[in-house]
Amino acid sequence: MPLKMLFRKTFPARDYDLGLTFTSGQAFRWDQTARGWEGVVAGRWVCLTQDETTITCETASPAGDWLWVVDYLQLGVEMKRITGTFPIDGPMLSALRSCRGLRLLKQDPWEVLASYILSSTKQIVQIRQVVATLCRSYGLLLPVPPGHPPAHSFPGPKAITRCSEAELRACKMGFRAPYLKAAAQAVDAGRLDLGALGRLPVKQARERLMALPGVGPKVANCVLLSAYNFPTAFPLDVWVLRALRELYFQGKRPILKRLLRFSEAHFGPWSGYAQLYLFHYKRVILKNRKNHL
DNA sequence: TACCAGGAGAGCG
DNA sequence: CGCTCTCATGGT
Repeated sequence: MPLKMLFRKTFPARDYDLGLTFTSGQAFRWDQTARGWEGVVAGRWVCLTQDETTITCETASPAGDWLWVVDYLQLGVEMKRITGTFPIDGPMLSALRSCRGLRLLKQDPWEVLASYILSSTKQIVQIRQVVATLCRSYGLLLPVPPGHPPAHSFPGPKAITRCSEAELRACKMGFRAPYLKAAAQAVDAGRLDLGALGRLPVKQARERLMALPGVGPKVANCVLLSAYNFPTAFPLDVWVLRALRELYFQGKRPILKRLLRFSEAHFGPWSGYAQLYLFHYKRVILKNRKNHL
């Protein structure tokens, strides 16, 4: 029996809270276990642990230059260069205090597009369930440590195009099944080049995404922010909507267009990153102050 | 049991 | 445009 090995590397990392980052609604496949935070990055099973000044990454297959995890976690980003551009107002300062170490990941475009198509009208727990079922059903088995339960890759566009709508619905994605399949077909056929999107101006990239059925402004902005880190992509979901109304508009209900204009002007060149802080702040810290839509 | 969560799109004036 | 309804599912 061949000896299975683990591959491990430690990186310097400050101002980084893995748990906060993985539970902030931007990624759906991370699990906290006795071993650490387990997930799949760039087609590998990984386990991440951290202390005050470092993050350690462990995999079950040769890891090459490890740039794939450096890029995913955006370890080269200095937080002060981002947060220093945020407006200095009460709500923003509170959000920064409550969400210290919250980071924006840079994730695989297809996984992000597919996951957010599946996210509409679902809560984070349910999105996680659907994505997990989809990966278990149509993803590839990945190398894991001895005795570890199986881990699966996120199924690529090609794999999804081979599924019937009924098979996709069996993963509990409901009316989103045809949307996912159409997106998979567009990517697989080359009608949508996800690799090229990141090099377009944000407005054009958004238009390309919104041409897909099931992709509106919110999902498109999520993809632009999570997969390409477009700094001004600002996903306006219900939580951010509530946060903006409560914290900046005295509970009033300005129309969406006005809110979007306000956000871009007020939160600055990294408004998308600011959105991440507002989202988490409202959803986790202020969740009980309910101000209806 | 009825209702809620929470985006996109279709239909309507 | 701007409003309202529907879509599928799991949880209270």
